[in-house]
Amino acid sequence: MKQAAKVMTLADIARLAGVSESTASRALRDNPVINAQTRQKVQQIAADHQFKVNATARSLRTQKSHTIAVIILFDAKTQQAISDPFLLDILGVIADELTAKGYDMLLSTSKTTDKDWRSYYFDSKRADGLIVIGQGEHDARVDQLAAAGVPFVLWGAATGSEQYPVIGSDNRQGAQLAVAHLIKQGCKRIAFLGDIRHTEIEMRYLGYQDALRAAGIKPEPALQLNTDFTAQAGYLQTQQALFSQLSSLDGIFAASDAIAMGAMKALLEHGIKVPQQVAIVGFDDIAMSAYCTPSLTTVKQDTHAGGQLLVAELLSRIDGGKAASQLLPVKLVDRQSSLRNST
Amino acid sequence: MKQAAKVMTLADIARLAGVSESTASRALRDNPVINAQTRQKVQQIAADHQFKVNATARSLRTQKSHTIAVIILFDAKTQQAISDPFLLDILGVIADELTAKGYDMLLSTSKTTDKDWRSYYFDSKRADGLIVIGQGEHDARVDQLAAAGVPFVLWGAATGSEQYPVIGSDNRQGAQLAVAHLIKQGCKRIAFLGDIRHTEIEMRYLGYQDALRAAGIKPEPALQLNTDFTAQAGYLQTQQALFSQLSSLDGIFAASDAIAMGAMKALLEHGIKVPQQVAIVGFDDIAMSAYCTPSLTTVKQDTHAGGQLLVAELLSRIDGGKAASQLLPVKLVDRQSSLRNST
DNA sequence: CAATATAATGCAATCGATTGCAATCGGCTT
DNA sequence: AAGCCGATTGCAATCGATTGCATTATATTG
Repeated sequence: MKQAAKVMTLADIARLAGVSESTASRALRDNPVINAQTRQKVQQIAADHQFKVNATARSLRTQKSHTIAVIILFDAKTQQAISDPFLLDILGVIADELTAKGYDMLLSTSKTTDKDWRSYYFDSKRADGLIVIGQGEHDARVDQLAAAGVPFVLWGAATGSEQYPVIGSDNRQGAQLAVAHLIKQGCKRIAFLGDIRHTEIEMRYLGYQDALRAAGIKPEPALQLNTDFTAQAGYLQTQQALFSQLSSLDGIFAASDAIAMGAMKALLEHGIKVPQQVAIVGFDDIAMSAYCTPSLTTVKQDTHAGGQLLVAELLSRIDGGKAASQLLPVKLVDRQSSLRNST
Repeated sequence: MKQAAKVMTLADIARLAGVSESTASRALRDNPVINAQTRQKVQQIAADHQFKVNATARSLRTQKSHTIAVIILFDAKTQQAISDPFLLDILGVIADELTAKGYDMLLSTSKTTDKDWRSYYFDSKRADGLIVIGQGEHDARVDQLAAAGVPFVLWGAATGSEQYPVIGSDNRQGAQLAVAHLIKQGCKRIAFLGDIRHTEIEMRYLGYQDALRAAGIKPEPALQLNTDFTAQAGYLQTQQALFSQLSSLDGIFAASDAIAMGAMKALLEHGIKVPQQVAIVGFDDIAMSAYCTPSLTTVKQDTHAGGQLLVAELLSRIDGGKAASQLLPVKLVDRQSSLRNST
């Protein structure tokens, strides 16, 4: 068991190798101007002593932190810790991508971040760029970032008027697919469970309306029920709906799988058969959706492509390029919660 | 819309305030040796210009990064991105706690981390300390950290012989409660679904055996089925068990809620009634557990207390104190998946 | 009034690595 | 033999903030 040796500095390595600090530095960075033998020797010595460049000193000198801050936005209301499994999915992908590209990831939740993002993360040189997840209700801080010229990308929904790159699923198309599917299953009165103050959810609501209209059904505003992103919210909202005049529902389109599961629970508890009496479709395709009973039909978001794209666009932006907004295709995953005609 | 002004440095602020850099620095840190008026003035000017101390320079000089690295361990096998909702819970708590204490959080997944943790995070001064989540199969890198004297705490299961602080739920007690509950519901042949190569799961297995023995039932090794942490694994494992000689099962204790939900799905698909024919208990109490059908009886881990404790112990350790291992109490949450006597 | 204590501020070194420019050295050209 | 070239290497400044020690100005005391 080695004794915890004092952490070495570049100067130590240089001394041991009998060269100057500058030569040592260049050797370690594989600068071809340094003689191959010298390079080898320095690298060998560094490896032997488990030397690692002091990241702080390097950052100070090079003015690059090689770190990306990832900020997860919440509802101001639901001030709870990160909760939606979908977030975890995409976060994991981002983490892997960043690592692969040699970046570290600074994670922060917006609860956290009353701070001014630009000055805290960017001006202070804590991060070279930001990834903001979940537009939430439209956030002024995002506009501020854009105005200040901070390199960042957003996961969410593009309205088209943004001055910054937005990457996200084609929410409208996904919702349209989902609701068209419900209609094909024979649903006539379909509720929409989700909070349309979130831009992404608003897009899903538009897709919901698209599908209804395409089928000649007039959307009823009373069927849109603001619901937070949790199973609990879906459960409570549905329970309430059942007690109200909305009891004639025969379909539910939920803005997330968690909401859908909550809704399903409420229905089943009331003895309502899913999908026979009420068919349900969710959104996200989280891992659990295939394993609840009945299993949940949902719109699958491609988190893998999303995470990769977020990272790729941000890094290209940081390298001076231009980052573009992108809309990712989604697809409907049929499962039991919506399939009536088991032909 | 302000033009993106050049980021200011302390020198700029000092010049504007008509004082030296040292005075400016001390004023901003509220050093009482500086005249109150001068302090005010400097702080005002800094605020006016949205000045933020360069974190890199400060870290270099003070030799403190005010950053904690959080490392999430995986199975070597299931090399997939973070997946268990339970992780997200505790991660959220840690994030909030760290922020509250003025620390930033560097997140990394172990897939990522083929790197040597000590040199990468600690020697390089990227972080002042580490939180490692999930002992997984016992990891040599953890011992290495301890030997090197790096400040860190681990979320997992303590065996008692560790040379480092471990914080985690009382897994053995939790499992014992769960299985005793199943026995009280009349179960005689109870399967254990979980991979006992993970120390935490091993403890749960011990608790499972404790409960059986206490009831005079001899544990059958054939009823312990290694299962990864996913719903899919639980589903497949259960399906397989049903085709085998294990079809006489009347209870399942799963090492996580995700596994339990997968198992439940498999049972229901085969027309087996839960809880009447087979009762199920999970572990974790993730948000979804209350909303699946039937809702899942489970052992609730106190993620809030856990996250707080992890952070508190680590920071005290960093400040030169001693961090102690702690076992957190758990409790059984009765739901439908195990309750037979609906008295 | 001289001497000393007290309060406030500034000077300059320092943290550890990077990099533009200068210096050195052997070899080669004419 | 003088001059020039290319290949290596080293010197010293720099990134931006912090801090021990010295310095200055002001107040207090005998």
